[in-house]
Amino acid sequence: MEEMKKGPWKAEEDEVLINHVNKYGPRDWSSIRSKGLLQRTGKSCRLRWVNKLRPNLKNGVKFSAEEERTVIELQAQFGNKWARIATYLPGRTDNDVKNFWSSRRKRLARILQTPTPPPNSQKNTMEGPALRDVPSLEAPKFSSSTDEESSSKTQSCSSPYIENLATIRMVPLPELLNPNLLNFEQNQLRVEFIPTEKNPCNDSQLQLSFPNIPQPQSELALPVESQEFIGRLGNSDFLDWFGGHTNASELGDDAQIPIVLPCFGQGNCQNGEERENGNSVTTPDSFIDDFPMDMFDQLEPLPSPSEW
DNA sequence: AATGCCGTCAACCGCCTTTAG
DNA sequence: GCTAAAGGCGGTTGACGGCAT
Repeated sequence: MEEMKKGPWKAEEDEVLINHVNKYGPRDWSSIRSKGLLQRTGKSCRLRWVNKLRPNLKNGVKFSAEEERTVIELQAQFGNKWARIATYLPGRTDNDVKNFWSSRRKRLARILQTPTPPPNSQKNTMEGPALRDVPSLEAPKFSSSTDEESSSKTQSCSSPYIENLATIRMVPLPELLNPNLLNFEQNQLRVEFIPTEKNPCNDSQLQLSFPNIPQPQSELALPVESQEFIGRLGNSDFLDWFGGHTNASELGDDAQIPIVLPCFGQGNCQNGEERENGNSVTTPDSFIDDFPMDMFDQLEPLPSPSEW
């Protein structure tokens, strides 16, 4: 019995496979082996063709914002039916969609990792009035040390930018971290950090802009949690999370919510690359990407995606 | 420069469905 | 209708490269 070849495909093998498809069409995969053309299983041949050799594939091209949104909406609608979702994305395979989705899930899972905090390790250098009122959310720690290490290392804020972002935890983060919400396009939810001239540290303001809150095209387009989140953007209770001084009725298109940010820790709020033109603009996705990996260590974990 | 971590992607595995005899 | 082979699909793994330390 001959050994089946596994692992990466060589150019010569691809050529044989392409010749076979040109001759017989994308079928009879098993005959490739039975004819002695390749020492690959029929399944392996098919997979290679479908995922890499088929014409018009967008190999090596990142998902566009539009494609991302499509995947998210269709995943909410169909679940993990990657092959079905891929039919809506020309040039994309089910494997592409699957990998894209699992990457996102991994990243989210890492952000939401919640190691059990060791006793007395909660000395909170970020503590401020805003943080105290947040039920079930504990102040983050900003060192990169592990739990074991944290007892012997001083917790510090290496980035003043991050220090000020601490208050962003007032946002109901679990909802913001729902991957279905991480993908608002850049002009749909904007977080701006605006140090004031008088005192760039203590009087810094965070402005949240909602230029165009997206409305799901159907009830199925977004999971209930996402719809609730969007709906809550116009709710005064929700706005109270951001400082309690904003009237929901003031929210229109392109509404901005100023928030006074206490400057926690001892960092200098003026340095940092984000200070171009005095402003820092980011989007939810990149915004979260900029956080240190353990920033959300103390957050309650989200339900698994299957429970959304 | 070495090492470790993380994200991405290609490919395999196992299960389910479809098809042909 | 039954059975085996083939095809399809989703989950998972491992290699690899980039980046931070």
